[in-house]
Amino acid sequence: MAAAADRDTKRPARMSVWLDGKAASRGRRAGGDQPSGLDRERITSATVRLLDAEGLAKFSMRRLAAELDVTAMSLYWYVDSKDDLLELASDAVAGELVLPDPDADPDADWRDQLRDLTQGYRALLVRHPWLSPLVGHFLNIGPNWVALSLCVQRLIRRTGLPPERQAGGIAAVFQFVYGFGTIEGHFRKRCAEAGLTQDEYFAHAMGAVGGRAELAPVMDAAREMVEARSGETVDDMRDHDFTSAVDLLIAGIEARTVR
Amino acid sequence: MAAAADRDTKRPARMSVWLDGKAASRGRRAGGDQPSGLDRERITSATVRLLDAEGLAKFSMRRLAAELDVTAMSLYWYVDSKDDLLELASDAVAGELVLPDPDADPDADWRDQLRDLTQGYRALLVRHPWLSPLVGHFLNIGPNWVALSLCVQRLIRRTGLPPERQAGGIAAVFQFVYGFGTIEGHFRKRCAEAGLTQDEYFAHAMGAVGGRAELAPVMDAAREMVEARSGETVDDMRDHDFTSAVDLLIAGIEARTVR
DNA sequence: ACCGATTCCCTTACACCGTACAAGGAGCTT
DNA sequence: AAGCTCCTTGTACGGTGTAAGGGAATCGGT
Repeated sequence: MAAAADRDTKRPARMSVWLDGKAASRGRRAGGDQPSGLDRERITSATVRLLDAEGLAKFSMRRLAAELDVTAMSLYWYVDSKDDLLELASDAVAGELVLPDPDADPDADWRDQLRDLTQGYRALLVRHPWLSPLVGHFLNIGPNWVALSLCVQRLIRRTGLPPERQAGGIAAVFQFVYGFGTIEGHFRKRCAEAGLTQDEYFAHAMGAVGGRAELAPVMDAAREMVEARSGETVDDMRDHDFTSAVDLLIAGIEARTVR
Repeated sequence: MAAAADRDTKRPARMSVWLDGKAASRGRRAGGDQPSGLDRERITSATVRLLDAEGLAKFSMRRLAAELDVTAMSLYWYVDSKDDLLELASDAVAGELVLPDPDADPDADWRDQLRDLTQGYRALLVRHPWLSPLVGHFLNIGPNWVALSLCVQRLIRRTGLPPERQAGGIAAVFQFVYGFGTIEGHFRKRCAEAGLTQDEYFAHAMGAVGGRAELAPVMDAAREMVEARSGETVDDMRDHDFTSAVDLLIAGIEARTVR
């Protein structure tokens, strides 16, 4: 299968674990521990570990259960569905982001904070390539995602962008990072699976493409753009592109700012 | 299930239908028609129709086969795998985009062309919500995707952006549109599935969120941003955000341009 | 007109998925 | 000791993608 783009059966139509999910207090019985040592947090963290290790495609309730020495159905005592579990995992890793507090230090430059935050978000998406399909699919209203979007909101307010442009600014910046991180993470995952470095994989792809005459213009264009950039490795080029894109966004914000 | 983010079994590790796929010439036998009227083009167009109608989640080889009055395995004569088929479908709809020819009319303003192209791309992603997971997952080197990226490349070259910034500019613009269109398309799909208009759904979600005290700041922030914008419907707000984001990107490009 | 090769489609079967359902066992309260 | 609640498990259903092989129709060459 290709893309983790969908999960919907015909059930009631939930919006989010955070709204309709069963109480998180499952587990924690009065007297002592659970027979199996299971626990919502242990489950989500095992989920994250598995997703990191083997990807969204290979993740299954049965596989996770095996990892926890338990049957698949036991998990359903703590979680309503696989989707809910994934939503929990998504919020869990969102908590890895270190958020600046834009209002704490009035002298801090929003430019620096924006650069840090976008780099952090990008790194997050790359570190957990399974994340971006989920971000695209859920409402992202878990505590950590909420914290992030509040932070982003405060940050953008400090740019001086007029209020009616702020939402557009947020979209421009963070949808960009989302798209960029998605592609980058996916590419890196592909390389890892093929057992190649990024540069090897890139060379391999170029070779394969080179075999097709009709793709020649693409090759030319690609070569051209590669030469225009300073770096030599794929990583260098990507870093260059990312920072120059963010730089461009910052320039755009400044240009649309009331002074 | 949630996201169509993945399909990888343990097979040889293909890169793309366009590189290793079986010859497209399957079908078209010399003397007359196929016994079942099957044909690679008929299959892909049926795939697109089904994906549009029921989404990536519900799409399956068996379902498609039923639509074509054929068994599932028959399809595998024309296509190596479900993934290959999806890649074909992806390129098929990419062909719906009308591309400007930036070099044809030297007087045309690149700003207008960029606005048109981004709107077209956005509309494409919204019209086919199943597309974006696929775009994230494949190499997108089918003829139509290639045509698009060549066009984008020529377009960006006309902005006056210095060469080493062009890749970043492309990324900033098109990853943004990708992210934006992904979210928008997904949201609209959700609404349609729930049988609600976007505004009803939005109101419903706000109501549900309002039930949780810890989410109050989000509500406030959301209200605030809603009020800052002119439009009243969700659609209006989104259009406003999109155009203002593109406007911001254009401003950024201009600011980083050599004159 | 015959024959082997090619092309096309179908049947069967496998391993896997998410999860509904109901029965069971352990521990606490009474 | 009985009963209750919490937790775990076994079994089963209806789906998935697709490997393997069978059989029919049609082709090219004779």
